Amino acid sequence: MEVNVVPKPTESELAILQVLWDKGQASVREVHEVLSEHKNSGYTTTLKLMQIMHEKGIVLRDDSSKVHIYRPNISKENTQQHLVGKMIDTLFGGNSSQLVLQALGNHAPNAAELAEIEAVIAQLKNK
Amino acid sequence: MEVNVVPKPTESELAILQVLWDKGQASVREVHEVLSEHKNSGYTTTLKLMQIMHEKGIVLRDDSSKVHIYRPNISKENTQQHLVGKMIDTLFGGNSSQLVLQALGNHAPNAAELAEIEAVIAQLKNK
DNA sequence: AACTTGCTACGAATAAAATCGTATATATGG
DNA sequence: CCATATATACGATTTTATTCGTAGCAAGTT
Repeated sequence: MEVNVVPKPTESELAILQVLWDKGQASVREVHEVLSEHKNSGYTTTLKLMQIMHEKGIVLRDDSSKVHIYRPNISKENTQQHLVGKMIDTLFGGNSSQLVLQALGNHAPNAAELAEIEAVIAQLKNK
Repeated sequence: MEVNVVPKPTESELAILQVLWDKGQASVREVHEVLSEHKNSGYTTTLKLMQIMHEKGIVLRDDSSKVHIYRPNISKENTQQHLVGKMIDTLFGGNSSQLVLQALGNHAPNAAELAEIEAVIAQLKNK
């Protein structure tokens, strides 16, 4: 019951969401500008994608002026949770610490990040 | 230079790889049997996918007897690393500890897992 | 030998995602 | 008022992934 309430964003949609989460809100052009740094597809492609996302309800749109302004309609945290959970299932056989070990081994965290992680662990141990 | 040496498995291909990683090697039927528990597509679909994976070099095939035997040609660890790395980039802005926090918050690890994680952290601190 | 069963090969249909071209509207500067 | 720049709308195409039907082959059974 209640699977998939949150529409699963595609790869490209995620890239767009990144920008929107970061900026809070943005026009197609602004989003496209950012994406262009790493990807090269045309402006209308970004436009179309954002229109589709709007249809799906993934983003909200203010079209009261000529330049439409979009903002996310799903939270970053929720989406992360969803996708991480899925990855734990499909790639780590449900074992979340395997994922943690992978991530830690991958990119060593700096002192501040380490402290944060330790804090969470301390908290977990208290329960 | 040297991006994408490892072909990125699709969703379905990952499911198949899971089985192969788990069993070490398997026939199409064996794989299909396992997948059928959670998915219901036909036998020939699994067959076709595995044939495609073979073309792509994702799996190796022993076709010396009637029933072909497949085995993975990319390691679980490598693939995990790849995908986790990508997720860190695209979903956590390159900040791996954010992912760690997500994962930990999601599924609380048990005592043994916790110990493992702490060990890794201790190791990281020593450097 | 004919029949059944279980396999691979492979083209083709379907579905989903991404890309783009073109039409058209609107604001703005000359 | 006209030209230009910049938007959106939207159909169509392309690409990628998934699914399946059907043919054919090999081995064992009757």
